[in-house]
Amino acid sequence: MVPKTRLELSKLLQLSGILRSSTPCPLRCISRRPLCSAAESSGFHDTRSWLDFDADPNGPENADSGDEFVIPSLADWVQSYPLLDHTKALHKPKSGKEEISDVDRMCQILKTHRRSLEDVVRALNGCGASPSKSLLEQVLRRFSNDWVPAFGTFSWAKSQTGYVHSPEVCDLMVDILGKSKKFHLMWELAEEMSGMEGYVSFVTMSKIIRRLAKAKKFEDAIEAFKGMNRFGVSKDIKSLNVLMDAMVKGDSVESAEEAFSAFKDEVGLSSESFNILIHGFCKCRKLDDARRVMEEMEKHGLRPDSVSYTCFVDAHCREKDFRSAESILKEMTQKGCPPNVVTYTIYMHALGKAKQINEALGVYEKMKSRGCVPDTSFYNSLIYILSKAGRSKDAQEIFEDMEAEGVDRDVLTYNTMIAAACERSQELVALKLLKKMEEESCQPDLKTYAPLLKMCTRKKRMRVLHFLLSHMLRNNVSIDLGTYELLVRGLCKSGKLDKACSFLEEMVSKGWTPRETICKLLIEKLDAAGMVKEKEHAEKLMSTVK
DNA sequence: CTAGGGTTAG
Repeated sequence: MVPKTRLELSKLLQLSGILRSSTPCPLRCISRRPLCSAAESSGFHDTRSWLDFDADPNGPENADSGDEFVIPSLADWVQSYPLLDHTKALHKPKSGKEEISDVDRMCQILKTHRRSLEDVVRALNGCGASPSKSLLEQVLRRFSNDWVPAFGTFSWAKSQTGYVHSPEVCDLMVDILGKSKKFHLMWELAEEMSGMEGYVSFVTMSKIIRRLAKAKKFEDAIEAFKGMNRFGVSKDIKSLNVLMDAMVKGDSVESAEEAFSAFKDEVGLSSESFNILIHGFCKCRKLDDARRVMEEMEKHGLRPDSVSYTCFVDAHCREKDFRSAESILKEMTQKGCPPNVVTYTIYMHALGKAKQINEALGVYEKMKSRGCVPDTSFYNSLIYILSKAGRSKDAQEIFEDMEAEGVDRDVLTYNTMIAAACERSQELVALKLLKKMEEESCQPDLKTYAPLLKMCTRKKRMRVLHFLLSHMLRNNVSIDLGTYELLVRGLCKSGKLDKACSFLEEMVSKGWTPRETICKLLIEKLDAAGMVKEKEHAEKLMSTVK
């Protein structure tokens, strides 16, 4: 009996018995009482965690060496799962009446016809699918790290009668081309869009500017800004701030300041622009420049605000200079712009990272006593530092509390919890969180899966690994270079050399170039294992991409 | 994604 496509994860967990754990540990509600004294209270170092799974005497630690699951029913279930050989097509047409969606069918085609744009278009022309906005959005998201199939699909759809791309799909395509540094194609598309009323928007231009700045093409980013009017988008203070912010994020606050000087008379002044520069200078530890900008800000009659000061708090925290950070906090209160939730998050997170967990929790108490309300990001930080401090039980309680406090959990909340569970090799805890994400319609991203995949390679859970890869595909999360490297490295270390080889093959076929260290590792391992043929094959493969 | 915060590797 093969489970239906949508419910795999919940089935997996049901069968594993994890959902039957109906007697949770009594929760000490962390947010309703002081935490500083909590460190010594009982239960923290109890390795039996909050799920029955870890209390299982046949826990994962005992099954470290094999490819088997701890819980038989789980193993049975995964065995019955239509396993995906990642080197083959995703959904092989099965006998019977299984419906295969257009998206899946197209992705299957795209996996084998990816050599050139013409190849993609030709293959899609023969597949009989008809394009729609949601189809395009899904395919583009799945191949957002893979511009040939993405752009090929985009071009194919454009040529189909009765279909016209929406502005949103065009923006998505612009962004993918920019991410892949295909700037020539990106501009061509932008030109094409400008011929259609309402297609090039502020969003489009922002994406273009951000991608150029990220690739350190600052001159081109400025040209894009200058040319905005031609595309029918107004060149105003908001867009100048986008340009400056993009440059700061591309590690050139100097370019941002130049742009500011060049265009400020044209678009006017705002405290946002000054704060972007203060932020930029603080990030690269040029505090004197940051102070200079702050003075200029005041000269122009704009008062530094919480954002301005928070940049300085962040700078001191990065240096682990907590006394200076503290004195900025005091100054903020004196100047009438008291620290807010962002300021506290930065300060608490830095203390926690510096292993000063009690001081960090003190910040939490202080913030609450001042009536500042924690938000999602704040709780995410708190969960992160508690986990890093080995207080997973407290982290779990905060996670639970968020709901009660009416604060939404986001993808980072889950990513943090999942990463922590994976670090402790709590496989089912991690999978349960993934399922909860699904239930709450929280869309996973690459960073959700990375720790899970890494854990699978470490624990040699090949079936779970394949399960996760298909889960990623279904959630339109496309594998990037880093993830492939993680897989190859992890599998090498666990001696799963054949699998490591096939992932190498796959990444090369997708146009990624594995780093030298990864190649060396794999070759060495193959050599040591006496896998001569495979070694030669891998060497040949690598020589083709260098 | 539209000023400041949170995920990080062997």
